[in-house]
Amino acid sequence: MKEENLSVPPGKQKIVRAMRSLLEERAFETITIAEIAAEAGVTEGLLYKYFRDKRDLLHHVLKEHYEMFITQIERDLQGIDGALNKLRKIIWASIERYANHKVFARIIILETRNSAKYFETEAYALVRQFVGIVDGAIKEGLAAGAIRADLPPTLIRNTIFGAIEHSCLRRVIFNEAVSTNETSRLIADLIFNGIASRPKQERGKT
Amino acid sequence: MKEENLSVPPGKQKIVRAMRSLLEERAFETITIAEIAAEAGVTEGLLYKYFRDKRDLLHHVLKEHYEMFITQIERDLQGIDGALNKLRKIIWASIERYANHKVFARIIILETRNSAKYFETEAYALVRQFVGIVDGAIKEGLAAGAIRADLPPTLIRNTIFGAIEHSCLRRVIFNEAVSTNETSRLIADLIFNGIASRPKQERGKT
DNA sequence: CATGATAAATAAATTTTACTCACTGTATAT
DNA sequence: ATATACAGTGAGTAAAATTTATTTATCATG
Repeated sequence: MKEENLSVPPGKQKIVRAMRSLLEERAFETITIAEIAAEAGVTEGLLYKYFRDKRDLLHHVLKEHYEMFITQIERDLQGIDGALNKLRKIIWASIERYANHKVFARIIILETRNSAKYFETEAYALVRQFVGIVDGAIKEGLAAGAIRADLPPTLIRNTIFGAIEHSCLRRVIFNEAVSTNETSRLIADLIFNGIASRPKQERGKT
Repeated sequence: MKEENLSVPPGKQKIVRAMRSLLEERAFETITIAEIAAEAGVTEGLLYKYFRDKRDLLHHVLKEHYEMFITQIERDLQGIDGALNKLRKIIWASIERYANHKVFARIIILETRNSAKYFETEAYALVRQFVGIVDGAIKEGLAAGAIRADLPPTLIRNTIFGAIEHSCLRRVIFNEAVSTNETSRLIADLIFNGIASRPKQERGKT
């Protein structure tokens, strides 16, 4: 099923799998090197053969997740027409990832941004790439007149990401379920149309 | 200036002040007990007289900040009429806090939610209280018809907080400035009216 | 105003954790 | 055969967090 097998030593794979497995249940901070090694069935020293430190391993796990995420989302956006429809799909795909991959959600939402090193990792470079895709959709919407021109694109992006992440917070922390379809539909609706009441005929579908 | 002086031992005060000061510059994880003690001019052991552990100290710092924040916001909301106007003020006051109190912003946005213990602290109880205030304003808006009734209040709240926190992320991480007035105006505008273009006469001020 | 009780603070010991390093086995290519 | 490169080990170290025993200061009361 996985293709990353080639030339990746079994010990390294076991370590990464162990880390993923432990992050499923607990916070990064509470996971010790000794535990990771034990779970992987490997000695502690080996971890430092493949990773600079514990955080580097965390970043590696995130990177692997993010590669799959980006691959998926690029495919997801194929054939979708219209900036708002693209944004809708981006929202849906993001929530779908968080809903079905707790470890991914935990790392992104809770465990990375408090470390300065994160911003120099390959994982963060992938995040920037994704941000570029989103910003592209927003700019397209501005150019086409589908999006109001009096709001900064960065603010729009922040609101989208903020809404998504906050909506998945309890999923990560308290293991609550998230309905991908319903949540993404509602977030798109809110961000596209706002929360203020207005005459019904004015709240269009685009 | 401060009134919390009474019966609070000087050592404890010094420890809390030291922690606040260190959090101004660096991430929680990188701050050691030895540093805190040195900065406070106190021995390491004393910290454990007043706090269960390093995180407990962090939660205490947050609690003190949050008490001030809640006091302030309750005052800020006095005399404001209309749910959307209240929400606007809540957005403004939140950003104002983050913009002017980096330590507060750092703790809330980056350093708490990754620890299970946080959700049993007094600080978190205060957060719940604040959430109650916000939810009250949203419900008021629903009852009065100022807010669309087809969006879950929790989603509205998540979007507001998400937008605020993401807009302050770079302020915390990269020390960038945040314009309170402009940012809060834009966030309120986006959330109240949405990002989709629509005929101008329909985008009301309420 | 001495004194016992209580709280504040210390100093050093202990434990836990992350991380290092010198080494062993093994497979492969020369 | 043997050198080389790589996967993996395991014992060790240093630094960090936390505990404990002890001393110092505070202060109300007989």
